[in-house]
Amino acid sequence: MKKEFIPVDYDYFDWHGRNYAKIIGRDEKGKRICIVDSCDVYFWAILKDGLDEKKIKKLIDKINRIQLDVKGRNTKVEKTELHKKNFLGRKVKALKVFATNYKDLHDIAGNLGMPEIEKRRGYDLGFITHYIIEKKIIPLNWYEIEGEILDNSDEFGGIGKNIDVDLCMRLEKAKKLDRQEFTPKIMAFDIETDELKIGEGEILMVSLVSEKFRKVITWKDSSKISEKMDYVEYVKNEEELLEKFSEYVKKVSPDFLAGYFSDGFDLPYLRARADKLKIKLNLGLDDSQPRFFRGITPTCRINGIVHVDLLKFIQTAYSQYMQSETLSLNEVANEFLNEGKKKFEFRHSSKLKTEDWESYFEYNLQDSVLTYNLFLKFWQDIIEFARVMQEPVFEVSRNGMSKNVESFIIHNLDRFNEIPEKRPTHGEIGERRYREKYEGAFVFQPTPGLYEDICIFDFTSMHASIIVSYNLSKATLLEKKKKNCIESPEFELNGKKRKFYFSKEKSFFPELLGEIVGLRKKYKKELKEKPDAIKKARSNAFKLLANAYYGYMGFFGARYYSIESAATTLAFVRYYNKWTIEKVNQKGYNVIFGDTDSVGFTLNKKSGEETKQFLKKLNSELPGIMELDLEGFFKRGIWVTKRTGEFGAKKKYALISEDGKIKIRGFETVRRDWCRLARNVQNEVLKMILEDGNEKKAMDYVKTIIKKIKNREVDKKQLMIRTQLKKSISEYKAISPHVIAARKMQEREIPIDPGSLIEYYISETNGKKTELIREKVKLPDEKGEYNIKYYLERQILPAVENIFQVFKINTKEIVDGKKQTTLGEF
DNA sequence: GGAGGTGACGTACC
DNA sequence: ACCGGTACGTCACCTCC
Repeated sequence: MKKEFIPVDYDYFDWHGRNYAKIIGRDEKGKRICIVDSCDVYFWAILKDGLDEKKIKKLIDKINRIQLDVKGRNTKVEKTELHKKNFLGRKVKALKVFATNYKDLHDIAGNLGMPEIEKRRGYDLGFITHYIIEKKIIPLNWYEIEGEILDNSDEFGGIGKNIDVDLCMRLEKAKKLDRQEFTPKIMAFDIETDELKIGEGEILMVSLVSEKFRKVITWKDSSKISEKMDYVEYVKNEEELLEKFSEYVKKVSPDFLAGYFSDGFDLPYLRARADKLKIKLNLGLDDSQPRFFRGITPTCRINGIVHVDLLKFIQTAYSQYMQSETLSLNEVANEFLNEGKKKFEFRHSSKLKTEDWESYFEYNLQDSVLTYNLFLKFWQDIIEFARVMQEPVFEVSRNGMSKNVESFIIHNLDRFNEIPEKRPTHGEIGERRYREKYEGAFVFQPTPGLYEDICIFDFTSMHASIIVSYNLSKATLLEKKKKNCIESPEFELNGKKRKFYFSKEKSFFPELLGEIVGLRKKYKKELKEKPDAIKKARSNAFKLLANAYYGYMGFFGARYYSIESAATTLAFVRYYNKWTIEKVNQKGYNVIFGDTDSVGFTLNKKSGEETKQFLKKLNSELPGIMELDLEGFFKRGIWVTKRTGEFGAKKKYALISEDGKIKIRGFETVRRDWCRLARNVQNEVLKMILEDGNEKKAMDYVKTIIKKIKNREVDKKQLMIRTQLKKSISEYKAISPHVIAARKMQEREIPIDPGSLIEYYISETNGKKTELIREKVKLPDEKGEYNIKYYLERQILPAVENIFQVFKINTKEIVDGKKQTTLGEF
């Protein structure tokens, strides 16, 4: 029987001692299908150089006789084959050692301590990863499949009978098809409770949203509720709420069940309440309950349905490109959907009136609507990640970018006949973490001032293009200088002058990155020519992958960790940044700015066309795939002094492009730990100065603000300072204002933990003479007058002082009411 | 008891 | 444990005189 099949969710089970993959997906008509499949299970034993055939044969015989009794499982080596393989830049002979169960590989490898064997590899990938590598049943790709129907079979413990799918099949043949179109069924959910601690309060309501489905299930009595709210469904009690929840999930039967922070809150809460009330939360297609895995952050898996915690994916894939200052659902939804959460003032449920309940239901529904709509924005990206990394959606949506880079590499090794490197041991991780830091990028020391007609060049994917162009990796690093090899610039590492050498021979690690960079370019071009969601997702996935590759090499948990390669990459980054600065200056421009991969300079009357030609010439001198790009032309830009010292501040500037767009970096305007007022005032000042170079107008504006502050006309909301709590309160050695605010919150039993944003303002003192700012801290709703002196001298002035200093205006004197010092008076 | 340096801390840039 | 080095700025705290 032939079928078309797209795999979505991956799991595995043991049956008669063997491992089987259990993959849930859809067929071409949208019916749910479960396939069961197995694969060869093996690892590699890399042999020492120079063993003769006889010795190898003897060794194979010895290995083939290995029998173990581990954890009650009788296991043995099934067979052993000799192969020629590659391993980290060497050609090696390796034994492929087959076993029955993947879990036994580690133990068998542990018994191969023979002197002929140099290394054992490939037993630590996890069965599903191993299976996907072996059988190439890659997530979210279409296959034509054939096999035996198991619907009424007792085979594999009666899996066909016990799982709620339209068809269950033992896979015999699969052929990859050349299409990827797939529109998943999506459901979003959200719960509301009285207590935030997991399981300690009751679940008051739960909302569920799907394409044509929206529901709020509640057991809280409020019969007078308006009839318009037809999506509210009443049940008897919390028990029934939990049952109804499972029932509706089953009824809609989504491919993806999406929540926001649902790994850490909603699902553990549901499970905890279900346990307490002795209700089975049988969400799985096989009626199983959600399973929890306690890592650094807990994760929750539902059998057959992919539970996606959107917060996690947004965090790894998007946060660095986002404007939002927190990753709260409200802010993220506002940024991507132009729509926020409903307003609702939380009180204990016992104190709510009918109208309150109505808005509570609305609020609860809206959270699921937002989560659902966000998922619609991101699902193309998520499944593209799964296709590119070749790992299931559950994993790629939660993994950090380093883990994703590694998945990509691991799944592409067989094309290079390369044996996978092992994960670092605990000891190795420890060593790597405490190693000395290596020198980072170069940052140009700017001269403060207002500049006109500026151009900025930057390198495209600089780190990645260096790794590719100079063939840097753990596998290509040479122990010593060789003829015709790559030499790094000389640089300092652990206090010693060092230079590293790399082979020019092609190797999987830089080659794969080269492919990523190439594909990224191709998809970006295709996207520009004819935009669509898949191309956009693809282009984005490859961009993120390329950018994370360098970080991966220096990440202590990486299989292909190479501090030498990472440090060399940085040495080249410094070299080419300085190289560009020199070339630009030599050409008659004036470099005013430079950071890592970018250089900014004044045109000095040269034309844009001439500058573009010059860029072309520079590019012809760059090696490999390195490329310098034109970031843009800017009408004006401002650089200021540091607050301490007379030098120009690095990483702090503001630019206005030719079409009037303002770009602000590093200034208080873009820092969330400054009050709104200070940020807005600085932003306005920068705008006025950049738009028409008129600092007088800006000064007048600041004066009106100062007056407002002095007259207490400023809304306190504008003066709140927000700082993140990075660890638990007791761990702080220095008691700063935000720690005091956090303590106050704790006293009021407002839940706070590491990661919480603490909000407070600085108030006037109650007559007594206090010195420390922390003694004037008040929570937003605490009564009090704002501290005029603090907001003038510690917020507004510091934000604008340095800007006016560029025009030789002393702001402090103006605030104090002294006469303005102008340039003319000097 | 005020000046000034330093460490802890948070956040941004790339 | 889930990129990491460079950099700025505030506030508390210490030392020094």
